[in-house]
Amino acid sequence: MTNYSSYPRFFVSVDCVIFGFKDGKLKVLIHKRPYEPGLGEQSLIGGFVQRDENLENAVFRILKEFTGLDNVYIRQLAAFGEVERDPGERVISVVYYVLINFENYKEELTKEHNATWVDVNELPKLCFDHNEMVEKARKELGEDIKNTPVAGKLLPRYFTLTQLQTLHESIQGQLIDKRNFRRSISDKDYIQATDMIDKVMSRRGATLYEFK
Amino acid sequence: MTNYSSYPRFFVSVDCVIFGFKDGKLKVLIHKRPYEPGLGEQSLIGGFVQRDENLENAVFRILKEFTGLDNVYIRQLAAFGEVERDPGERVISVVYYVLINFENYKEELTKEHNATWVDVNELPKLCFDHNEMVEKARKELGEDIKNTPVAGKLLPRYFTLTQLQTLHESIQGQLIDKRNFRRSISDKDYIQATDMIDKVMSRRGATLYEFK
DNA sequence: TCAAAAGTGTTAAGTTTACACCCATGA
DNA sequence: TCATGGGTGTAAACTTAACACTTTTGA
Repeated sequence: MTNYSSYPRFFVSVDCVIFGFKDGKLKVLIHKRPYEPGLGEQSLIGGFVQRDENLENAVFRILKEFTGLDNVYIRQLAAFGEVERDPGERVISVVYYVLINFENYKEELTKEHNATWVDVNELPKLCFDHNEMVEKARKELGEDIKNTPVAGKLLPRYFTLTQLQTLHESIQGQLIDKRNFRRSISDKDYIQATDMIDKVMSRRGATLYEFK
Repeated sequence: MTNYSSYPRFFVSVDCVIFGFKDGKLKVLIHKRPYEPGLGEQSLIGGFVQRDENLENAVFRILKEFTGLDNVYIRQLAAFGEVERDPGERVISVVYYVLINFENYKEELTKEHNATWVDVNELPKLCFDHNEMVEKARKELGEDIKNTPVAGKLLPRYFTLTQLQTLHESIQGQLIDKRNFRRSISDKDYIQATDMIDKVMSRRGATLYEFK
């Protein structure tokens, strides 16, 4: 018979580093913690894992609640388990980064929760170890965007190469040469030109691209 | 006041993918599970996290018990949290990979625990999701060995370039050109030649190297 | 003397970096 | 007509990949 009962049990939470890209800036969604400990401090979006709910489903449930979105791109980063990381009780947190597309998330919901988007370069002090989580997520995203099509998760369906370049620049924290960038993009078979032209960002008009 | 008490608590375990390098092969330490569920099935080395013990300390405690070693190189891989991953009870497992050096671990202890080293390419079916854990660990190790000095954790203090190359080959699963490999090593400032010569592996003798 | 492992350079291909000007358009 | 963002090519530096023979020594 199974007998794990002599071992302790722990609260397990998931914390989400929710990234969005708006006005040429990489942003993170944070809110004021609505309960003790850390009441009123800035915090990542998170919540406790429920019985019969796996870690990813906990993330999806929370995202649905805060953004109205299903089918969000998430990726596990790490588990944080320091004994005193939450000063209230022992909580082990599994951290995910989340990429959302500003086109279709529900702004009402973030407002209801008093959540706000802050520039990842101007993050305030967050509660507990949350700043460390963001730092780790940003690093990981910096790797992923070079090697995988994750940029598509942060952009509208159709976008210009300038938008895409700005996104790369804001994640990597450095400027990129325009011609080199465009060459590197033309190598990627998961990004392709459409026959549409954007006339919003420039008088001349820019080719719109999409992720396959 | 803190009030998390309406949330469920979970057993949390750590599972260790313990790598060792012996006879030119990358090996993983496994044992037969000594309790239900999965009694008698092959399993990674793991255990439950205790109250007031952080995740890494749980790993170190278990490693001490199974190998007699302190100060082992460990690295967190991921948390596994599927609801039914352990058929007995809900257990959330945080997985670490561990690199140990065959020179100075305590073989008696592994014997006492009926643990054995198996070639990573000839792994039997392991219980639960443990095969998946090993696969992930091996991939991660494959990246890390290219970019960081982790190879030093698997080798004796002094080693020949042939040994180091064999280690790289067995982790990457492919043969490497000897001259290219040696050039790539001479770029790394954390690997340096000593003035010692190994006469065991060859008649001619090979320069011994060490990690700084 | 020979088997077995150690050691050693060069060339070609591919990748990455640096760099500056013309184009199309709407206001 | 001019301000704004869109679009384009080339050369040098660097990195990676492919490739084969000589050396040393103990048995």
